[in-house]
Amino acid sequence: MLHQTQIQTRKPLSINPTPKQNLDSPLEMMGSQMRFGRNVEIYGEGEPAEYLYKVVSGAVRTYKVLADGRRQIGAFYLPGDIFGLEAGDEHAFSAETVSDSQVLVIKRSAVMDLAARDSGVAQQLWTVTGRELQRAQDHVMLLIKSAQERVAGFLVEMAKRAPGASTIQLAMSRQDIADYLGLTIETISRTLTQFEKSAAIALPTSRQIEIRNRAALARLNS
Amino acid sequence: MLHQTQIQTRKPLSINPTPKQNLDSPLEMMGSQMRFGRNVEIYGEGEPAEYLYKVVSGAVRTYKVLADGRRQIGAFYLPGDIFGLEAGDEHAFSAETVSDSQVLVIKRSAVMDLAARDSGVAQQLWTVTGRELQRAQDHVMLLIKSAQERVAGFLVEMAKRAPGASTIQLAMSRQDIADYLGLTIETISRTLTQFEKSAAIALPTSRQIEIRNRAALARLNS
DNA sequence: CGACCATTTGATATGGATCAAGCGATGTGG
DNA sequence: CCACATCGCTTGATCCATATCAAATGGTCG
Repeated sequence: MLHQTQIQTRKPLSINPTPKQNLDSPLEMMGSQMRFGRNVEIYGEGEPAEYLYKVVSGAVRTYKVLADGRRQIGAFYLPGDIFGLEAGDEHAFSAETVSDSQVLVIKRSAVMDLAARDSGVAQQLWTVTGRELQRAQDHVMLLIKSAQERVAGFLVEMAKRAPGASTIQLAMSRQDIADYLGLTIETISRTLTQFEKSAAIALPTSRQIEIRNRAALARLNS
Repeated sequence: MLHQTQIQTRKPLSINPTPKQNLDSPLEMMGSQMRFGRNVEIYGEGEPAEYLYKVVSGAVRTYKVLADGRRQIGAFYLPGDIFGLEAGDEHAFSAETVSDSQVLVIKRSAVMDLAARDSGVAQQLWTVTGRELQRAQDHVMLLIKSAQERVAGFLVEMAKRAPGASTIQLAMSRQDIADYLGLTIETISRTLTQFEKSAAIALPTSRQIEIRNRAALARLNS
């Protein structure tokens, strides 16, 4: 289920001169860059974690599907983010692109070998997993809140991760957001229009969200 | 609306230099054992993570309290479990005992020094964080489910962690379970009696739960 | 232009929260 | 040793946030 999948070459990439996670330098050297189309699987849950990945452009989601078909999205990964790094040797989630994406693919065994010799690299691996843990813990804290609070929390999170821009560009659909927040698309939509009516945000298009009153959103983020 | 969680200052009942314990790691050698009473804080959220801990006996919960007083329990730690190990240098949650407990307290700096020299130790640290990550991810998967599924999932989890015994001994109150599952005590109680009526479990006492029909519970765990 | 898909909006249903009361076990002071 | 208070838990009645079902709108691409 690996990367035989990449499709067309689309726009010439302007490589994001991504601010680093120190793991960068060694990793950049060990990986090769691949291009994936939209909604393309990168790996599946339970597969051996032979590679780890870094988003260069686009966006990636990880998810699980329950027996009855409900899908839970574990995280969204944006340019600069590392995903697919497992402490065990199987992928805990499936991963697929949200939009056309370029991804740096790095052989896990190479990184592990390096880490065994270089305690600095080992510590960086640990740090990446630690960040992932924090993300999951924050996710737990989101999921116990009301719909308003979840959506507000999501917006604040996305705003934080998007570089300075006052308008958030959403790579993902309402369904993706719903599956991340444990809500339905209808609730996402209604909550956003409610925020718009209360002037906390503006919605130039359905995928662009301008934060007008961050304090109001943060206040919901109790 | 909340549990009036009594905040107490740390009051270790005794401190002993650690004599014994298994080959689990050199960690056992570096710690000292402490005894805590019930509902006693071990560390607070945001405090520098100077120590990490291993439960010897009893039970520990980690949690956060939101601005409005809602408490979310991040995890329960039972004998053998390590907690308080952070990849960063602050505790992300607060920790307190659920019941009288003995805890092995290990100086973080000592472990870190060792890890810097011994890649095996470094990998163990990483593995512990990886397990914690998995636990948090499982928690996320629980929180999107129905009340029945959450309670069933909790019971199955506790059954798995408790050594062989057919009857689960719960260290924690209904309020603790509720705050772990993002439900109310009333819902926990009602759901348990419902399971009892449907013969999936028996409730000899409120803190003892016998699993009668694991398949029925697992089925809910869709 | 027309078909398709994502999103919004509306009407109704429902699972779990909330409010409230009762009950059993445990502990305390008289 | 009992009477009473307290605490944790259960049970009942009602309410409300969000899901569900349904339809309209809008945007994109052939």
